[in-house]
Amino acid sequence: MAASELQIAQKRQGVDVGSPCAACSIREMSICAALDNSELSRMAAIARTQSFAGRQTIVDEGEPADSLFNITSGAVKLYKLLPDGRRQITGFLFEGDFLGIALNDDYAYTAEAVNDVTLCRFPKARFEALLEEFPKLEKQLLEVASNELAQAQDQMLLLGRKTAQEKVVSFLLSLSKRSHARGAPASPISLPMSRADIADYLGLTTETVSRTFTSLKGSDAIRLLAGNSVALENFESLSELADGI
Amino acid sequence: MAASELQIAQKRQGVDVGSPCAACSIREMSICAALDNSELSRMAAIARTQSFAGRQTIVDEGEPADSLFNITSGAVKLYKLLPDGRRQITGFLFEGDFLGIALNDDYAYTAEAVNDVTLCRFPKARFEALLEEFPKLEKQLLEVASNELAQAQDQMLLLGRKTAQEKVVSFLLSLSKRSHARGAPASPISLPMSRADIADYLGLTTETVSRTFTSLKGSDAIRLLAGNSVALENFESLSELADGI
DNA sequence: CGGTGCATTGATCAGAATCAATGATCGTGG
DNA sequence: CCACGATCATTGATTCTGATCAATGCACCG
Repeated sequence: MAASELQIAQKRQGVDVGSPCAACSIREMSICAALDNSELSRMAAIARTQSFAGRQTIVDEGEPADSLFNITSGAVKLYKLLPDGRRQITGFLFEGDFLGIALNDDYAYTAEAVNDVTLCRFPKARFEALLEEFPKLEKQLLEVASNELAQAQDQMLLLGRKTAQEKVVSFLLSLSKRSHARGAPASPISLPMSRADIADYLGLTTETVSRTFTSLKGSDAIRLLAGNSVALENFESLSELADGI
Repeated sequence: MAASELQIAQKRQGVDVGSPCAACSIREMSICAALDNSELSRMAAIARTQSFAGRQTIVDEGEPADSLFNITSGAVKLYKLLPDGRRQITGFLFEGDFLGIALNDDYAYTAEAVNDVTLCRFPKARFEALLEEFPKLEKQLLEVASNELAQAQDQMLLLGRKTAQEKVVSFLLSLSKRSHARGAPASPISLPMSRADIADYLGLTTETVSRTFTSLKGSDAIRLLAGNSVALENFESLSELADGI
């Protein structure tokens, strides 16, 4: 294998960094929370920890779905493409989030690391065997799927019926909520993704996202901080902005 | 209870028409396909058949989710509202489709009959008890949830990145595909829903939907038939139109 | 210090929304 | 049986939000 091919293979596969599961920092906020210690060790046995640098592809739309993942740190974007390159980001994943619910034969989307990512990879076949063994896990997965569906419906409402400002504010509030749920502050929140990513998530252009940030800044609804952070100033009024009240 | 109140209650609840399950025409294309005869009779024991006239509400967004449903005939629309009345239809259900995957505490959307609908109602608690008993059923449900998620992601791509024409054509093709999967012809297909419903599903206005139909008719891509039917003329070229090729 | 990539700002354009009117279909009651 | 009203679909004229095209600003890194 030539050096460049090796590089490409590494880029695709990420770097294997072992398989510890005992001291996992996100255990309690992931699907693993459903498992007791002995069950967890069974999970650990099939898991493999990997890390990806920003912009590396984790899975490709259309490829056979042979693995499932738990994000342990960093941010991941999921997207679908149209033939001419138009892109729709269908979701962002952060630590504790599960990737690969859509257990269809092929991945329905591409998953790409936004920044440096570590994750836990489970081979699909062995994961499904564990599902048979641990009904609790299957129940948990159904719960996750159910939540993702509800989230997807919210996103449809956003994409189909909200204005640019409502979209951006809704996005910030949802990130804030998820940040809070992970034990991080609800404000300020970090925005590891680019303006282009935000645009492709909200069905806008980068220019419109940027202008909307500027306008929100002007009305003191948010403050842009160093290090891609945003402070949300008043949750109540932001919530009203998000729904067009 | 006053007469009007009774009417309202009936409007909400639909008409109870018994609970047969043996001769169910959609058994093979619903979640019930996962069950053998004895299991099916357990399902039948908790099921209750109801019928709804068009425009009747089946479940209300925000209400406690105490039932799950299988549509046995007719069409149902699911939608979410913004405070000012903007509406996003998140999906249409037809015979064989399952309603209520989002097993969260409250319904995430309103479900309303498009035309006359009959369905099978399962009380949530008893349904969940059956899930414990029949892992096959839970597996099937996870499968359905997985498919719905994939569909939701396609819809996000549509809402966020497709043009009006691409949206309408994608919609027609997806109805055609589902019609075919139910054993009905792929063309012509029936459109039981109004232009306003289609618009609220595609993130457009009724006017734009109507103009797009007219334009597609003009380019001989479709034909509008009597009885709210549409003939799709050339699947290959329509598929290209749907993705902007 | 210069270059590269990303964000912001500005000017103009276009696709779909909005506003408005007409047409078709259907159910109802005279 | 037909006329009427109601509802929905279509068509037209105009507006507007967000896209596109274009330039500048900013930060990070070699």
